[in-house]
Amino acid sequence: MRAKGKYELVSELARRRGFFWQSFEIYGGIGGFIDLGPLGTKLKHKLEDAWRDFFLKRSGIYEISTPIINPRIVFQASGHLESFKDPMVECSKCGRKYRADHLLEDAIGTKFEAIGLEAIDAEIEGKGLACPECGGSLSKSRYFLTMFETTIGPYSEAIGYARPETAQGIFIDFKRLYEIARGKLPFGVAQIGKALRNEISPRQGPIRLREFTLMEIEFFFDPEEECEALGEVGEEVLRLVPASSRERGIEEPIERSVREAVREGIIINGWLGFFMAKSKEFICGLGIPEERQKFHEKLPNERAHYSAQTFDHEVLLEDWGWVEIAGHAYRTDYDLSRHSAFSGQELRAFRAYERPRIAKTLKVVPDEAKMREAFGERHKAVMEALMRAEPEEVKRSIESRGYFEALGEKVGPEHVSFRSIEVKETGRRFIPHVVEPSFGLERIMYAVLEHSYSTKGDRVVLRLPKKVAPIQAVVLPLVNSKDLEGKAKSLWEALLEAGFDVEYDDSGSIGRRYARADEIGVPIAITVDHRSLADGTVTLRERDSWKQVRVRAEEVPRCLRSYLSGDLGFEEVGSS
RNA sequence: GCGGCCGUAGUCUAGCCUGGCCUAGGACGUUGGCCUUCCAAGCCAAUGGCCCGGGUUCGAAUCCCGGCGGCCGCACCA
Repeated sequence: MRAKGKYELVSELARRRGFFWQSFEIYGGIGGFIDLGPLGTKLKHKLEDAWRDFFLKRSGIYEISTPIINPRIVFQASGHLESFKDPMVECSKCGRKYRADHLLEDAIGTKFEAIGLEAIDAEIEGKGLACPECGGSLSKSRYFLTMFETTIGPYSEAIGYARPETAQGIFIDFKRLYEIARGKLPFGVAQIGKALRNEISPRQGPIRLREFTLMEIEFFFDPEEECEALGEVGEEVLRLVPASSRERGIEEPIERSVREAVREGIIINGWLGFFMAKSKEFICGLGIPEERQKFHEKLPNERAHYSAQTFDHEVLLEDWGWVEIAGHAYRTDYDLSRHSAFSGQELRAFRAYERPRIAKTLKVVPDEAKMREAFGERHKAVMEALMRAEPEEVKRSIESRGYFEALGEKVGPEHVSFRSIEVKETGRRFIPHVVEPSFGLERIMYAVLEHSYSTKGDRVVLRLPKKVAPIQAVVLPLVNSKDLEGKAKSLWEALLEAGFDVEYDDSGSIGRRYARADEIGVPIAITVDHRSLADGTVTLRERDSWKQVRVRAEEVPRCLRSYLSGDLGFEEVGSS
């Protein structure tokens, strides 16, 4: 018989025991969507909590929650409407679909900058391009938009889109969030939530979904300031595949400490390096070894429109090779600048100088009477526009062209004078830069399941890290008798009361129950036997070693807590 | 979206090529019962299936067409 792939084994287990399965099964299923079952949902929550615990708790990064549906303007500003679409053409003969820009690139041999559908069509016609497969004629190009589109409100014309990333919600709220952070920089804002992308052909179960969960941090900082956090993680060694290597055809990772990588300019920003190191540590903590992780830099033409540098944090999966589980992008001030321009809102931070500085600056002094004379009723508006402009620019314009244009009116030298004044500057205003670590939850979940999947003889043991195991312990009476049942059930109640995720199982033989528990990754099984009735002790059995220790029943919550938190090893639990 | 392979209980699978012996067989699981003092033991019983739709035929799990879904390759993954 054909050997089964790891994905097949894992997803078989996932279906059978309720981690995840394909959505809409009774209607034949739809690609790109999965349902999480009871265990999958629990696992998801624990992964989210592990992530919060790791990234947010000690670093003052706080979490918000914003809508999935956003109005059109948001994605105009963010640039997604521009770049989240691809021009497609279809062959009228064989029906094959192609990326129009790719066809053109192949034909002319250089990068083709998309400049609109008409231009593309003209180019295709001009070059006499036909279907590369069958030679049939090509349709007019049209855009395929990877965002889901909808309307907001009934009978509404207002177009809305489902967000393809959670980040925009954070950028939009920047002003308020910066206030709430009491004007401190750097600071980070996190969001965990669904994002949607209308993938052309999703595959690989939980790896490529149309609806998936992102855990993202937008970390705002002053680009002129040294990254002070590198010290903490600076010596962490990363496996990197820099773009400079890739351009020379080298895909082998090099090893550099974060500090070195930043110094050598392989990672162009300290905070980016900081989060990459943290990211590695986080994924290691989920049981995925270092040597199965690497950071793969995107080439400039592969990068998203907003990014100055992107590293994909990849893990090695059995069936699919290296898969991105997190992306680390240096988004610079792109998003805030764009939202500032589109909304007309000031989205800048203020950094006070140590001592106020006296700066000479130019002031525009309008002559109101002359302006009224020249512009009549509009003079007030023209004046306001004039005052909003950069004084230097106004002066330059008037000197070189003889006028400055404000609201379509020509403001000449007769309308204004300039005065050099001294102002006290207490600080500078600037648009913060952003680095964004962005984690794909479902992918991480799958990677964790795959790495946890092990067998012992013909039994499956899911060696899930203790902190994310959906069920932390199971209470078992050794055999089904009234005495044992009573004792076991009261222990179960006590553990539930103490806040553990614990189950009770009295079905089948003891071996079968252990097997059931192993298969869903329950770290500890607690067995109540005849001796429990005599001396009040119970057996703790460790999933990974199958070793057993005896502890007093009333000590179980304490022991369990120490063991699960990693404070005590299993053997120590028994002797404590 | 194209090409190749594929779709049978909760899971895995036999049957399909060569239509009827299929009232679709098995294993595991699950549930109930008996038994059972530590790793899927045993016995009894129950549970449940041919992806969807159309066609060919006296008769379709089996042949044909379409759809949906899966895997692999191409493309795509901003």
